[in-house]
Parts: sequence; structure tokens; C-alpha cells
Amino acid sequence: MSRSLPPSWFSSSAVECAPRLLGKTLRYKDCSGIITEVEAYTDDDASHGRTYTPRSRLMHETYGHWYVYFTYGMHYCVNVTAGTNVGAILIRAVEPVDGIELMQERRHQNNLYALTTGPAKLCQAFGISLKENGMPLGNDFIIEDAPTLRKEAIAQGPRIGIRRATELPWRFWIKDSPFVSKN
DNA sequence: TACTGGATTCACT
DNA sequence: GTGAATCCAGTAA
Repeated sequence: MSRSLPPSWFSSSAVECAPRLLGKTLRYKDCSGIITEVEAYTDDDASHGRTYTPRSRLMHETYGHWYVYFTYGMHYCVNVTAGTNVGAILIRAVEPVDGIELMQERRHQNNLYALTTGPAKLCQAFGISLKENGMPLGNDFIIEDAPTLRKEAIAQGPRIGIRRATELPWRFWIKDSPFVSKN
């Protein structure tokens, strides 16, 4: 049985940790998927972390904790807090592995490529909501190291895409994966 | 207490 | 490409 990465794995900055998350497995209860797309937020203008508020407190005071927030009146997004200063990594997409039927049921969607290819889609598929906010890594909610085959494939590179436009967060994704968001 | 706008998604044109 | 859905956190007063 594999173990979760420890919270200390996330003590480096969000920008450093984010690309290293690609290819690892996100697991929550009965569902799991290989992380294909992430976004790193620190204290820049686009980040909740630019101010210290009750919501952003986790970004300032923890690393290796789940930060879940509600947006647009209907969607949840899931992050892992990172860095000893302020930061979080938004998990934007995964490749579904376990619990696919359950995800399809929750999403009312059978198309595998539309199941978890977006931050809000992923939360809906995995059944993640505000009640998971603030949990430390471990127990039900874990990130496992990459399967060996994935690790080798990623090491062969260049497979990781990076985008950092002005005033936008750092985005990292696995280039040849069909399981990434469209925007 | 009262706005304002959002780390999105989906249907529709 | 455009707009609606929908409600809460943050801000200003």
C-alpha cells in the first residue's frame, strides 16, 4: 500500500513544488487520478494569498494542507498549500484511474476526457467540497509518488509545458496528455 | 449592511 | 465567441 507524500514535501515554494507534482497520483477515498495539470499561486495579484484573510489564512500559515474554495456560485477548486511563506498549488486536471464509474455518476458525464479536465470538474468528480478545506495530507486525502513507468516517461522530457504570462500564475502540464483543461 | 466580482463550466449562436 | 448560472468572500461605508 503506497503512502502519501508528507506535508514537508511541500515546504518549498509553490512554483518549485508544482511541476514536481505532475505524474503523481491524487487519491481521495475511492477515486484516484494521475495529476496532469497544476497552477502555482504565491502572493501575486491573481492570488488569494496577496492578502491575509480568513479564507487565505491556510496559504499563509500552512504547507501540505488542502485548501478548497468555492467560486462562481457553484464550483469548488482544490489546492495544496506550499512554501514556508505564502503559496498554494491549484490542481487543474488529472487522468482518471480509480473510481471512474463513481466519477461518471457524479459528473453526469461518460466521456473520460471531460471527467476531470478542469479544476471544478475534478472536484465534482472526486466529491470534494468545503468540508475538505484545511485537512493535512494523509488519511483519506493523499498524493502518492509517481508510478515507476510515469516517472521514467517524465524524466525523458521535454514533456512538461510551462506558461507564465504577465500577471498570470505559473501553469505546468504534461504536454502529451489528452487529460488537460481546454483554457 | 450593501455591493462587486470571481483561480469555472456549459449551452447556445 | 458570448453569456448565464449562482453565492460567497472581500471591501467599503
